[in-house]
Amino acid sequence: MRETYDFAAVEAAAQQFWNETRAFEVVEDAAKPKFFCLSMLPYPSGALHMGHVRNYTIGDVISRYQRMNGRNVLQPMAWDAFGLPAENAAIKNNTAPAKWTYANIDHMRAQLQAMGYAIDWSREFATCRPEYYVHEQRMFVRLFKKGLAYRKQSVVNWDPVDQTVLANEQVIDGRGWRTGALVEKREIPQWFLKITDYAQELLDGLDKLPGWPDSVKTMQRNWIGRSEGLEIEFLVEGDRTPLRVFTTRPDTLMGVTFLSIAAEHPLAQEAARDNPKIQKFIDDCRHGGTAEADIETQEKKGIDTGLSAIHPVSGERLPVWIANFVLMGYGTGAVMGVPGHDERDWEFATKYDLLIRMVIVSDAVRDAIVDLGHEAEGNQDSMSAALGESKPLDVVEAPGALALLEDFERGIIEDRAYTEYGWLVNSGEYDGLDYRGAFDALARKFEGEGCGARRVNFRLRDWGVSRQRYWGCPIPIIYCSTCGAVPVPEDQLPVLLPENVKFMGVQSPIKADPEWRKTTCPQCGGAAERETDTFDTFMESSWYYARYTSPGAKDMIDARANYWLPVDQYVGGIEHAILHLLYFRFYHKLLRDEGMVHSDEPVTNLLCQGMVIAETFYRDQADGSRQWINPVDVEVIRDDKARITGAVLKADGKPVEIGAVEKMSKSKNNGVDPQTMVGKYGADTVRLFSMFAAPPEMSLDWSENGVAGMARFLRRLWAYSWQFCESRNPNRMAADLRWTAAEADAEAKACRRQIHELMNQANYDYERKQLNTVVSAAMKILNALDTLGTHAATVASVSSDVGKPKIDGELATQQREFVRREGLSVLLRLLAPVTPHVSHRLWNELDFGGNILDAGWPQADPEALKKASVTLAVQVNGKLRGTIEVPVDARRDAIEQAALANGDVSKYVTGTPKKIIIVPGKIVNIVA
RNA sequence: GCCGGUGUGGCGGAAUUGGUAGACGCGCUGGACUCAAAAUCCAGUUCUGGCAACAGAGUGUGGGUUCGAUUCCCUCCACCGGCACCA
Repeated sequence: MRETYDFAAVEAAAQQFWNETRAFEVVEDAAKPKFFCLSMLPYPSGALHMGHVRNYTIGDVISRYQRMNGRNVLQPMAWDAFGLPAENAAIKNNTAPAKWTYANIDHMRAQLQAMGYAIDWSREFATCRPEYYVHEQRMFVRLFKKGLAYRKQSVVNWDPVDQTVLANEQVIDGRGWRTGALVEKREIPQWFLKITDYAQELLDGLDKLPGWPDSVKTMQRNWIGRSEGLEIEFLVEGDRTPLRVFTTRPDTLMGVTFLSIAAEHPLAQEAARDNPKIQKFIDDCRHGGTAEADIETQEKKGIDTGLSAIHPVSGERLPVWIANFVLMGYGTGAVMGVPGHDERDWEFATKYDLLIRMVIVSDAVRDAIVDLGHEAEGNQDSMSAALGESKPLDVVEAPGALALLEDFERGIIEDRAYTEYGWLVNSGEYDGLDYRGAFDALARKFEGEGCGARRVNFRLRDWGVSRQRYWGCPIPIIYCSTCGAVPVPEDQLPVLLPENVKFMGVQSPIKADPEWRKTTCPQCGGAAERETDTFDTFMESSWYYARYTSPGAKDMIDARANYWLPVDQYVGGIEHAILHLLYFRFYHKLLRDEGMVHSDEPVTNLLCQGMVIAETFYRDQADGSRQWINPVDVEVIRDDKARITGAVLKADGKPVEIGAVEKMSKSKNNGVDPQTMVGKYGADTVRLFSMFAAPPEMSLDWSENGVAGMARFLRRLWAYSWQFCESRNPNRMAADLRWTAAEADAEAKACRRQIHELMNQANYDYERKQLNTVVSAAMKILNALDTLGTHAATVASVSSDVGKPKIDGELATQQREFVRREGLSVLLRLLAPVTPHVSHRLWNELDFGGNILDAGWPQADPEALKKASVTLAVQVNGKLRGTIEVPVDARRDAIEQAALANGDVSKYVTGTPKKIIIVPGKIVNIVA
C-alpha cells in the first residue's frame, strides 16, 4: 500500500526503533576496530542553533559511515555547563545560574534527540556537576604538588564602577559594557598551569598529526612561537639592577640606540617617583583593555625616564624609555631598540627623534662596500667618499639596494627599517659578519663575560586558570596565614559550589558570602579561608573527551580509556584552532604523565567546520537605529534573469534593505531556528541541506529555497522507491544475470556503470569528508535510475555502449529491474549516514533485509566499471576544438590520427603540428 | 598590528589534485497538466556578438612558470576566523 512521505511519522518511528534497541550504546569490544567520533560539546545557551546542527550532523554522518564500515563507534554528548552567559542571565532574569543551565540542557537535549543523532546518551554528563568537577579539583591538587600549578600576579581588566574584573568580551572600546566606565588594568594574584614546560613537546607533536589541517598546525606553531636568540644584560647607571633583554637579532646589537621598558617595570616606577610627567604617562598606560589586538593597534607612545643604560660592547650611554607596547608580564619587561632594523622601533625613533643607526646591509651593498672601500673599513666618511658618485651595477640592479646604499652613504635610514638578514657594517670588530657569524661571536663573548647567554624563547605563556566569577569549578585551595596556600586534602573534595544562590549586583555569590570561604587549615588546623576564584571553563573542556570513555569511573578515567583513546575524529569550529585545542593537547599530556592514558596526543583526525551564515535585512528607523528583520519574514524580489532587485517584508509588503551575508547572530537577527525548520521539513531534510550546501570546512550559506530543494529530493526518492515496490516482480529477483556484451541491454548496462562510477566517487568523498559531493552523487544516482527505460536514457547512456545491440524481452526487463534494485540498495546505504530516518524506513520497505545500520558498505563492482572506449578532448594550442572516441587500448599513432582527422580539429591545424601531447584517457593537445 | 583562511554563473557550490570550467542543487525563462493556483513533469539557462551555424571572453587584481593553470610561484585588493577572561 503506497504511502505519502510523512517525515514526522517516519522520523518518530525510526528514533523509537533506535531507542528501543539501544542501537547506539556501545561497550569496549576487543574483536572490533573502535572508532571514537567526538564533536565539540555545546554550551547550553538556551536553544540549539544552526552551528550546532551543522557540527553534530557532520559528526553523526562520520559516525554512521564508520559503523556501516564495521567499526565499534562511540559518539557521545555532554554539556559545557559552566560559563559567563549563565551569570549574565542570572543578573538579567533574577534566576540562579544552575537552574537556568539545567533548564537549557533539558530543552537542548530534546532538540538534539529530534535530529536523530546516533549518540550513546547513556554517557551524557554536565560539567557543572560535582561528580564531574571533583576530578578536575583532584587533578589540580596533583599538579600543585608536582609544581605544575603556581600563583603569580597577573593583569586583568578592572571596571572601577562595578568594582569587578571584566572578560575581554565585556570591554568595548576601552569601556565596561554595563557601566561604560573606562576600564583599567589591574594586577591581582592568579593561578597558572605550567603549559610552557610542555611548549617544546606541544610543538614537536604537531609533526606527528598528519590528520590535522595544516592551517591549524601552522597557527599552533606560530602561537607557541619558538625562537632562538640571546639574552643580554645591559648595566644601568647608578648601580641599579641591570636590564635583561631577549633578542632574536643579536646581529643588530651595534644598532641599539635606546632601551624600552614596560610601564609596570620597577625602573619606571622609580623614575616616576619625583617626576609627575612620567607618573602621568604610567597612569595613562593603565587605560584600555588587556587584549593583544588592542595593545598592538594602539598608538605607540613613550617617555624618557632620564636614566641611562650602558651598551655592553661599545660602552655607549643609551637612553631608557618607557613604552606602552612593552608588557611586563611577558619576557623580561624590557626590550632593546634597534630603529634601523625593526619596523616598530623605527616608527618610535622617528616619532621621538631618537638616533637611527644602520648596521645591516644587503648582499649587493656589502659587495659594493667591499670592492670600493676595503681600505676604509669601519670608517663611514672615507667609505662614502670612496663610493662617490659612481654606483656599481649590482647595486643599481638589485631591488632596493640603491636606496640602501644611499642611506648607508648618508649614514641614516630614510624611508623605513631594513629588516632583512644581511651583513654587518658600522659594528666595529663584527663588520663583515653575517647573521649566524655575529650571533655566534656575540654569544661566545657574552657567555665568556657572564653577561648574556643563548636562549630559546617561547611566545606561549602559562595558562591562567583563575576567574573571579561564581559559575565555575571552585579552585581547591585554602589560604592560611601561617601555612600559605594549601591544597584541599583529597578526602575533603569536592569543594562544592552552592547552586541555590541569589545574585546581588554583579558580585560572585561565593565572594559576597562571608561564611562560604570560612574553613580551617588542613595543615595547622587554624582558621583559614578558601579560594573564591573558580576555574577557567577551558579546564572542563580540556578533559571531557576522556571522561566519556569511563562513565562512572571512581577516578577521572579508568582502563577503558585506553580502548577508546585517542579520539579518531574530532569535529568542531575553526574558532577553537588555538586556545581550546592547545589546552586539550596539553591536558592529554598531563593525563599521560599521571599514568592515566598511554597515548601522546588526544586526537588523530581533526575537522574544523565553517560558520553558518545568512542574509541580513533591515529598516532604518526614524531615531537613526536599525531594525534587523529575520530572513524568514522577508520575501526576495528578482528580475527575469534571477538577479535580486529588492526585498519586502511578508507582513506588510513594503520594501526592506538588504544587508551583508553574515554569521547567524542575535544582533543581526539573521538566525534561523533549527526547530522551526525541522518542524516544517523534517530532520532528514535539514541534515541533508546542511551537508549539501557547502563542504564542511567552508562557511554555509543558509537558504530556505535550498532546504525546499532537499525536501523535493527526498520526496522523489520516496516516490521512486514505492513505485519500484509496486512494480517489481519477485520472480525476477535472480541475481545470476548474464551481462555478456552480446546479451546485455545497453541502457541497463550504461546505467549500472554510471551508478558504480558514482558509488566510487561517493566512497572517495566519504573518505576525504567532502560530504557535499556525497549528496550530489546520491542525487545523480536517483537521476540515473529515474531515466532508465525512458527516451532520455538513450541520450544519457555512455557513448561506448551506443553501438551495442539493444536486446528486448524478458532478459532486458530482468536486467533493468536488477539495476534498479541494486541501485536503490546502493543509494539508500550512501544516504543512510546523512538521512538516516528515511533510509531506515525505505530499506525495510524494500525488503533488503536486516537493519541498514549494519547492512555493510557498498563497493563498486569492477566488472560494472569496464569500458570499451573513451572520449578524449582535443585541443589545438591549448584551446578545445573537439572530442574523439577511441578504444581504451588505442595506440598513440591511432589517437594522433583520429585527432587530426576530426573535422572540428583539422580546420585549426595548418601544416605539420610541432608537437602532439597525449594524456591517456583525458586529452590530446596539438601544438600547431 | 600579528597569525591563519577564503575569493569560480543571478546564488550555494563542482572540477578524483596541472588536462573538456560551471557537475549537483537553488533561482529564473518557456511549455505541459489545471477553470485557476499550488504541487508535479518536460525543455532551456556563464557572459558578449549573431536568426543560426559559430566566434570571442571568462575562475578577486596584475604578472610569471607550462604544450596546457580555478589548481603551482610572486604582487596587490576585499572579506572571514583567532589574538591568551566569550565559548
